[in-house]
Order: sequence, then C-alpha cells, then structure tokens
Amino acid sequence: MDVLDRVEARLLVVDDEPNIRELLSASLRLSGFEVMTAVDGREAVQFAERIRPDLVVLDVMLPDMDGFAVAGRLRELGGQMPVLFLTARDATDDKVTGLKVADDYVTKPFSLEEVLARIRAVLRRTRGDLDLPVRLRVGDLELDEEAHQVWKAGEVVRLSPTEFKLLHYLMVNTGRVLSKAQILDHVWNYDFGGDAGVVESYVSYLRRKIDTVEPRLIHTLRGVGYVLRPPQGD
Amino acid sequence: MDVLDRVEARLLVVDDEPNIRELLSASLRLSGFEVMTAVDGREAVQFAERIRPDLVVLDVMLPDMDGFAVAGRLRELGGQMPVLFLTARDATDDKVTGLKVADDYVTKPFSLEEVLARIRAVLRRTRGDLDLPVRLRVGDLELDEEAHQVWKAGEVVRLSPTEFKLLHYLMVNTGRVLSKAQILDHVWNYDFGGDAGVVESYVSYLRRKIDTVEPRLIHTLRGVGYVLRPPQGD
DNA sequence: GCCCTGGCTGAACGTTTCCTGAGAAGAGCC
DNA sequence: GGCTCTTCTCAGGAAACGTTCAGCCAGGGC
Repeated sequence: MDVLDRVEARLLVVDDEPNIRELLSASLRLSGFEVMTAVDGREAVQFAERIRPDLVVLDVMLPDMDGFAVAGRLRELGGQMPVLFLTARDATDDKVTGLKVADDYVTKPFSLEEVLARIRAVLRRTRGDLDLPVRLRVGDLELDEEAHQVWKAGEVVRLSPTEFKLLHYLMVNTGRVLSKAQILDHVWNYDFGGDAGVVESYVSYLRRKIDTVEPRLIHTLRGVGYVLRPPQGD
Repeated sequence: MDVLDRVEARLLVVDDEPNIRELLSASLRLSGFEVMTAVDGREAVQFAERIRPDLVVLDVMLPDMDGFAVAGRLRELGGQMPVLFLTARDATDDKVTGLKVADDYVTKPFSLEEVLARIRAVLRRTRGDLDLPVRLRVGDLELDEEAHQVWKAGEVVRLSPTEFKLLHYLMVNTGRVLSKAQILDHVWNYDFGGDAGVVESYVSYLRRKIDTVEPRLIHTLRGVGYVLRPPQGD
C-alpha cells in the first residue's frame, strides 16, 4: 500500500511485442499505475492525444515509425509528456545512440525493478520534487538509490548489483510477503531461464551482509516467501 | 540535485534535424530546464515572441532563413535573449565571423557536456552573477570551469580536454552513480560510434593523475558504473 | 519421534567486467 | 614537415559476479 497510494499516475505503454506489452502493463498496474497500451507509433500518438498520460513507455523499434519520430509527435501535442525508452542492449544504430542520450531509457532484457525505478525517477523529476533524496530506511538499514549505496547501523555495506536490486525490492515492499517467483520476476531479467534456487542463494548472501544480528529484518515464511519487517513490528 | 535547482530557465531549441532537436530537448529537460522546440526560423521567431525564453539554442543552417537572420529578428524583439549557435565544425570563415554576433557557439557534433557548460556560462553572464567563480570542489580536488584548470591537493594538474570533461561530469554529479553509457553519452560527441571501453581508459588516466593516494575519490561499482565520492562519505 | 519437504549455505564453475599497458592513427603546433 | 599531445582500440590478466549443485539443517505433519 506504500507504493500504491504514492504513485497514482497514468501511463501509456507502447510495444509491438505482445509479451513485453503484457508483462509491463500487468506489473505496472499491480504497482498502482493506470495503464493503457498501444502497439505502434500511430496508435500511440492517437491514444496519447486522447488520454494525456503522465508518462509514455516507448519501445524504440516499432513497426511503423521510430522512437524519435513518436517522441517528436508527442511533444507537438504539448503538455509535458516524458518518455521512457526501451531499447536493445547492443543497439548501435545512430538513431538509438541519439535516444540513449535522453538518459531515461532501459535496455532489454530489463528487470521490472529497473523499469519501475526509472519511471518513478522520471515522474519525480517532472513533478518537481527533485531534491528529496531517494533514501529507503527500514530499522537501522538505509539504502540510497542514486548513490547506489547501503548502510547497516551506519556502516557502509558493499553489495553486488544483484544483491542491491534484491534488497531494494524487499525494502520497497517492506511488510509485504514476496514469493520467490515474484522476486525472480522483479529482480531478475525477464528472459532469465533459471530456477528459484538463485533467490535462496541471494537471500543468504544478503543476510550474511546485513542481517547477522538481532533483531532480524529478513524473515522466511516457509512455503510462502520472504518479508522484510521493521524491528518492533515483530 | 546540485545542478537541477541552480538553473531554472526557459530555453528555445531551434533545429530542423529531428534527431538533434530531440536529443537536445530531452537532455536539457533532464538537466532541469524548461524547453520548447522550433523547426525553422519562422517558427523560432514566433515562439520566441510568445514565450520569451531566457536563451535560444539556434542551428545556423535552417531551411528557411539562416541563423544570423533569425538572431537579428530576435534582437529586434527586444529584451535580452542570448543566442547559442550550433554550427558545423568545418564552417567557412565568413560564417565564423558572423558568429561574433552570437553570445557563443558550439560546433557539431557536440557533446552534451559542452552544450550544458556553454548554456550555463551564457546564462550566468546575462544574469550578472558574474563574480561567483564556478569552482567545483570534492575533497582536495578543485576544478575551475572558466579557467579550465584542475588542482589536486593545491597542485595544478594538467588534463587533456577529454580528461577534463570527464572529471567535470563526475564532479557535477558527485555522489551519484554514472553508468558507462551515461558517461559516454554526455562526455563524448553524440556521433561517437565506439564502445564503452574508452570510458574505462579515461577513468584509468584520470585516476593516475588525480587519484593515486588514499582516500580514493573515484570508485568503481562493478556492473553499475563509476562514482565520485567525497572522502568521509565512505 | 520420525519422516518429508522446503530452505540454507559453502564450494565450484564458467562468465563477465574491469584495469592497464602498448601501439596506431589523427590533430594541432611550431 | 616533423614534432608532440591526444584519442581510441585492443588484448592479457585479475578479480568479482552469477549460477548451479549437493549436503545439511529445520519445521511441520503424522
């Protein structure tokens, strides 16, 4: 509910691949956004004109027109309508390089955590609450998104990228049980084929680094999943 | 956040190439500016009259009229409205002399760092806050933008142009992780086709020149990017 | 108490990522 | 035109990282 009432915003997701489109719209909806989808540039511009989304998630490679063109059209509609681009990781097209400079882009295959973080960042920026540093706190645990840094009881803790993403996901969902499948879906890239065993490994790594003393923050719910719980709430 | 709240200003970007227009407007917006765009001289003058931007970024080669004509018209509108010209690197001499009318100019292909630095400089000048020297400081590291000079522990350090731009970008974003892609996109020209390996090389050069002793300022976050962090923050 | 299932963790592996030195190509300067 | 400085590429080696797996442990049902 933390997330749910914080971000009420209308999004437009544009991608011609049905898988990605559904994956994104479903999980964005779950995160509390109002989501519409479009399959190509023409439709995107049409919908955008009608529904005036707060942000557009836009695949760079569309069947009818490229991301640049769509972004340009959207801009012509007036009203700030920021764009978050989706692009292939190894894109070398100069068209794409141009887009990438916009900074708000995510490369495929992405993890949902990445996309969500970006969307929130862009919305935060356009809404003007610029300066609040994005610092999550649970008990004596602190996480700074921009600095990509974590403190436990005031001490800096070094985390690998995956450890960091996992902890971030847990912290954003403090007090909510997350199944291993959910964690896998959010923290790992959507094309990850492996099994949920990795999650166990990474929870183990995390505990070793940030949860060695009482009161424990990361709790296992047998057969259900994991929760991060603030101290006294136990 | 440093940059973001320092420069709130309204810009008008005029270029007929959609790529450049989008590239510029997107990244200027990300840097905290309010941006409008125009595709030719006529539109530029129209918009400028209406919205009264604080600065106009103006391509010299426009389909309908040349940049200087546009600049003249803008001047006629009255009210100081400085112009930053964009011009091809191999512009002939008479054109370059023409640029003297301009408040400043940047040659294509540019890097975003260049454009941003110029815009800030021009705005600073026209606003009259001349005396604040633009000096960035992180630990015992100092960088003077105008003098284009760097000191480490009080000693002047000689940096190549690219090294300087890289360090500048890192310092402006102190405490924020920057991915290699981001660095590439900001410090290198937008048409640079090479890979992110250069960034590694230049970080290596920089470290050798300004970061050989503890406490280190430039940190590698494996799989994420680089950060410049002030000493005690570790 | 015993068994079964699910979870924990250490070890091992292959892979990725990064750092650095060396060198070729180019730009700018006398 | 030759010199230096700069930029970029490449490749080797080292370290960190992600993933899998197997053995062990703990909880819960019977």
